Amino acid sequence: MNLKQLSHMLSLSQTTVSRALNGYPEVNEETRRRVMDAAKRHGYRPNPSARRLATGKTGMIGYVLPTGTSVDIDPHFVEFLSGLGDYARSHELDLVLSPADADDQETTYRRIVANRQVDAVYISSPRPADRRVALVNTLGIPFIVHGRSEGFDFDYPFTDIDNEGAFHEAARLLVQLGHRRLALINGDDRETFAIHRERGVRRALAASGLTLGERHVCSVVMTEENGYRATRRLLEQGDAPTAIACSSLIMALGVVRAVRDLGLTIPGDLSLIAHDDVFPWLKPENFSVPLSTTRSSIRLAGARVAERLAARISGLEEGARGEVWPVDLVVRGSVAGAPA
Amino acid sequence: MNLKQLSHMLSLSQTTVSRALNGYPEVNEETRRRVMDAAKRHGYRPNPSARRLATGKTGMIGYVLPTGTSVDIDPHFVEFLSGLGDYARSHELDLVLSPADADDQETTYRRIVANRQVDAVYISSPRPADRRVALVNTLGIPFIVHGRSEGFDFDYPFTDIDNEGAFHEAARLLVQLGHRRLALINGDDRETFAIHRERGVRRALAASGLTLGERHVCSVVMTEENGYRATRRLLEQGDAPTAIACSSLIMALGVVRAVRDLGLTIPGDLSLIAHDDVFPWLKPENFSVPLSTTRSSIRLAGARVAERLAARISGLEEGARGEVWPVDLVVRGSVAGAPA
DNA sequence: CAGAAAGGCCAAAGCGCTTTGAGAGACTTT
DNA sequence: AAAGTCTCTCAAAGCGCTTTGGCCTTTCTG
Repeated sequence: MNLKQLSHMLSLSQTTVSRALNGYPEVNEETRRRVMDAAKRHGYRPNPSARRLATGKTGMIGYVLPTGTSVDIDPHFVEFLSGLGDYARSHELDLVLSPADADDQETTYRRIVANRQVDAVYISSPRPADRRVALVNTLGIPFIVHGRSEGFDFDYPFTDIDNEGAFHEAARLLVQLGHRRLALINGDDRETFAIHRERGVRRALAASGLTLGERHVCSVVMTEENGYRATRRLLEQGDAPTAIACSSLIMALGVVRAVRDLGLTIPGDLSLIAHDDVFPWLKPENFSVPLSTTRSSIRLAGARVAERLAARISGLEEGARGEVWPVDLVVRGSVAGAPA
Repeated sequence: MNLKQLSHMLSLSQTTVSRALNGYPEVNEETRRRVMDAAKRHGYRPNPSARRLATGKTGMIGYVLPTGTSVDIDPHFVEFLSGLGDYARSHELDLVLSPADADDQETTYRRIVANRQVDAVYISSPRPADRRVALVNTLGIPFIVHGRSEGFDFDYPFTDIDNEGAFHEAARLLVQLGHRRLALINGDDRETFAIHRERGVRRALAASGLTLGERHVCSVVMTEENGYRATRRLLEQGDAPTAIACSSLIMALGVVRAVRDLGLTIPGDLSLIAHDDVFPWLKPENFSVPLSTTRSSIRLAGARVAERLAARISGLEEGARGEVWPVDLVVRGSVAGAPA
C-alpha cells in the first residue's frame, strides 16, 4: 500500500493525501479525517526510503562507534544506551551506530553527514579541543555532546555532569575528616571528565593548603585490574594516602581487593569514595564495606541527550546551550576519620 | 556531485556510469577505467537514500533493542557489539538499533522489514520457541540468531556456544573432585542458554548417580547482588552445597562476597566455577582467589555474527546452518577437593 | 457588485539512483 | 551481400514520497 494506491481509492491527488497525513493546514478538516481514517484502515505507512530521498530526513540519530581489535567499548555505554533508547522509542527514532577506525573517525563523520544518513549525532567521551566536536560543528549537523570539551572559540550544546563539583565535594569531605594525603585514581586523563575531577580534588585540597602529590594521582583505563594495581602502588610507596577518590565503581572493586590483599581495612586504614554511574548490576551499597559515592545516573543522561537531539531535529531547540547536572554525594561506610 | 553531473562531465549516460561503477560486465574496460577515475577524482559517492529507494538495499544490519524504564540492557551487549562493530566496519556496514517496547517487539520487527530499513537482523538472548525467531523467519529477512531457540518445526541459522557442554565439563570436574552437593546459580531460565547450562550440570551429576536438588538451582537476573543473595540462601540452608557453578562473572563477585561474609573460604569450604564471557574490565584471574571459568569470548561471537550476516546479505551464505562453538574450561585456584 | 483574499485541491516536477528495453556499430557467419 | 551476433551505450521508466506553482471556488472587503 503506497501513496499512489491510497490516493487512488480516495479519489484524491497524492498531494492532498500527503498533506492531510503530514498535518499541513491547507486541507479541509473533513477531508483530512477521511484520509487519516483510510490510512489507518489500510495500514498505510509511508516508505521511509522514499521520504528520506525527498526530504532528507531520516528519523535516525547517529553515533560513530570507535572500533578496533584493541579498542574496548566502555561498559558505561550500555547504560547510556538504555536511557537513549528508551526515549528514542517514544519518539520513533532509531539509532544508527557507524563503526569507525578509532584513529580515523573523521572520515565516518563526513560520510554520514554528506550522505545524510542521520538527522543528528551525539558525541561522547570528549577531550579538550576534541576534533570531533569541531568537525560536526562545521559540518552543520545537529548534535549534542555528552560531556564537555574545552578550548574552542565557539560554543556548542552539551549535557554534562558537574564532575569538578562532585570530586570537590568528595575531597572536601575527606579533608574535613582529617585526611591530609589524598590520592586520585582517575580515568584516562586525556578526557575532559577526568581533568575536571582532578581539578575538583585539587581545589578542595588547596582550600586547606594541601596539594595532590604527583605520585598520588593516576590515570588509567577504568578496569578492575587497573584499580588494583594503582592501589597497590599507592599504598606500598612511602607517603601512602589515607584516602582515595576513584573514578569508577569497577576500579573500586580493584581498590577493595588491593586493600584486602595488603591486610588493611576500609575505612580504618583507608577511606574510599568512588564515582557511581548507577549500574543495575553493581551497586555501591553492596560492597563489603558500603561504598561512599558521587552518584549520577548515566542512564538519565542518555535519555536527556536523546530528548535534546529530538528537540534539535524538530527545531524546538537551537543555540549552544550547555547544561551541567549536579552530582549527589552519598556517604556510606567507606569513609571515616584519618588514622592517627 | 551526483550521478547526473558526473555522467555529464564524462559525456556518458547515467546508465553507463552507474554500470561502470557497479561492476556490470557490459561496459568497456577502457570506459570503466575512465569512469572509476573521474569518480575518485571528484569524490563521487552515490547517495545512499537514492540507492536504497531504487534497490531496496540499505547497507545496514538491524537489531531490535528492548527498552523500558525497568528494562536493563545486559552489559554483555557491549562486548558483543565490539566484535560486531569491528567486523561491520571493515565491510562498510552500519548497525541500526531500533528501540522497542520490551513487551511488543513484534511491531518493530514488522516495521523494519516492511520498510526495508535494514538488509538483515540478528536476534540475541533467544528463548525456546522464541516468537522473534519464528517471526523473522516468516518475514523472510536474512537473519542470524546469537544463541539458540528450540522447539520449532523449521531450522534456522544460529551461532551459539556449547553451553551444555561447558557446564557439563565444569560439573564433571567438580564431581571428580569429590563434590556431591553442587548448586547452580543461573541466569534467567526462560532463556535457552540457561536451560542448556542446567542440562549440562544435571547430565554430569546423573553420570555419577547424583542429582541437582530443587533448592540447589536458582535462576536470577545476573547482577552482583543476586549472586550474593543466592549464595547466602544456598549456604545458610541445611544441605549446603560444597561447589557452585555460576553463570556469570558479575554474579561470581556476589558469590565471593557472600562466602566471605559467612566467614568461609574458597576453595576450602566452597569450590566455584563461573562462566566468563571475557570482559576487558573484569578478569577471573584477578579475583581474590583466581576463578575457574568456562570461557568463551562473546566478542568473537559478535564478529562471527556480523560475518555471517554480511555473507547472507551478499548471498554467499544460505540455508539454516547452525554452528556451536566449544567452550574452554580454565581451571584456576577456586576449585579444590570437597571438604571432608 | 467588482475585486481581492482565502480555502481546498491538483498536476507535475523533483529527490538521485538502478534497471529495462532498445539501438547503433562492428564483426562474424552463411 | 544479406543476415545474424556481439559489444557497448543510451533514453526513459521506475522507486514512493514531498513540494512548488497554479487553478477553481467560495467568501470577504469597500
